[in-house]
Amino acid sequence: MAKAYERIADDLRDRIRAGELAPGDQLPSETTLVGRYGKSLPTIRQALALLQAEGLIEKQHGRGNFVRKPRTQVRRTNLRHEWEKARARESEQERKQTGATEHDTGLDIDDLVFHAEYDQVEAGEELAAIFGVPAGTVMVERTYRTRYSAEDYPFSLVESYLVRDMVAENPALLDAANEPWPGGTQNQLHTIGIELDRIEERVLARPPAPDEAEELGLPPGTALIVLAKTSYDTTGRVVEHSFVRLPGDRTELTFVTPLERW
Amino acid sequence: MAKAYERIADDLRDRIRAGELAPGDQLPSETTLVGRYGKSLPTIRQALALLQAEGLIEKQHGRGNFVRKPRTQVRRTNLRHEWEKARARESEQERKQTGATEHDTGLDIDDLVFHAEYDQVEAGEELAAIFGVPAGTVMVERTYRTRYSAEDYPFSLVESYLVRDMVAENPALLDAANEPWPGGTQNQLHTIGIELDRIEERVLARPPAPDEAEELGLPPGTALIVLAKTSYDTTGRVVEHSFVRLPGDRTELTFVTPLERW
DNA sequence: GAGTGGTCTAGACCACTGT
DNA sequence: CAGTGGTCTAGACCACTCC
Repeated sequence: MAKAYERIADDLRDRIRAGELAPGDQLPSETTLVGRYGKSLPTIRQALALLQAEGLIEKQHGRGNFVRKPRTQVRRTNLRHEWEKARARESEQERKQTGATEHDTGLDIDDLVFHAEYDQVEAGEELAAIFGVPAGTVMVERTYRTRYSAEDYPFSLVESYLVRDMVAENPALLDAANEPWPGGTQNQLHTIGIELDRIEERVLARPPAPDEAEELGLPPGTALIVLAKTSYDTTGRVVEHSFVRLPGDRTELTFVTPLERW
Repeated sequence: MAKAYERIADDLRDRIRAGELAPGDQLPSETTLVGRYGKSLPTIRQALALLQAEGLIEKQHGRGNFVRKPRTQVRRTNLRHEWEKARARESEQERKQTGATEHDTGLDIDDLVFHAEYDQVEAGEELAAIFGVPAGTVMVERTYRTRYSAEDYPFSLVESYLVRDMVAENPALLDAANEPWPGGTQNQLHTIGIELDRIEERVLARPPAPDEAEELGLPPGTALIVLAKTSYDTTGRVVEHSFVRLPGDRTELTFVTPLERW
């Protein structure tokens, strides 16, 4: 015989899938469910915890339990890098049309809410090793948050790093007021004579820290996809590195690898 | 004031990190912990559930709770595709030396336990769409399981598909007895005159189904990384597709994107 | 059979949200 | 304030593992 909390979860799951409970709807209160299923509160809560881990429902303290709305998928291709490179030398007029995110998602620029902050920090061990500079080197830290205007949570948390002395040549690159910068990072680097040769991306999945779960609106149990991106210029030097944190339940990454012809 | 179960989890976490409890060690029994922390069993269990979700401990029904051993990381690069392509035309002698997995992991072929099964199945909607063939087309389904000889669980679950009529030209390709095939899939395809042009990989993370969690030895709460890989030949046709399921807690994928020079 | 974790109960009390 | 979910207790009984 199946366990009680599983049977209850199955029943509720069926009702959600059948549309009996629509996205956004509030579930019956936990005490109501106690009566309906004839099981104790902890058992009911165990069933709800299961559904929450599956991302089917959302618990809101003091308000109730709700059926989660399916969220817009986030897609991201490595083709964007070549696309962005091609645009890095175009006129500002042309660059202003769309950014890489709109290119990926197919959305209009008006559908996105964009937030950027710049800061200067000293490189720790990890960053210093990546850039091949001494620890303590001053870096420009750029923090980005982007979300759909119709949704509450950002779909990515980005921290991007540059070596300050390398980019200080163009003071505009030190000021967040110039964001969103038409043409993106590759154009920014182009203004100081840097051309990218290749981009390396490392992908892994890990459980989110509580603050990350909160900021991205992740249901407990949902993984975070961490993408560490390193950009190399044509001299083989690391010129930019960023950490991109993406919600695992709505992100799809695509990588195309062209092969040399025989 | 912090919640009781969080304080208990923090304390146990510290002890594990401090090495007071070493990997593989058994934790004190739950009833012992009840006495030590002066809290009830459910509270203790809530704390342990937290640590389990973080992948720090492993619960074994009827045996006890144990500190998890860190598992060997699995690394995989898209550079393997180019490397495999270059080897596809080499002599069998050379191809036998090492496979792509050893290339990725840096391990010897003797450290790996390899298992392959072949089957013939009819294409469902999804596969048919990917290959651009009618649903019901007969496919060769190849199932691979690979693990380190020193560990209990495989580090990847792979299902690879080919169109049977396309590969039947070389009957050796229909027989699992020829696995592990020196030179891998690219060499197999080479024997029937197929050259790959590019490989597309889609990556996403999702919670594992119970059977997947069991087969990979995943702690509850750990995500599964799913990599869907599509190979295109030089005529633009899809010639192979595989689904690779990887444990999220030990996998790192790297993708290098070379950019065209200005 | 002894010892372990897994499920479940009935109920107290706290914390948050809305009116 | 009423209504909701969150934490915690004390204890019963079941299921699994190992000797």
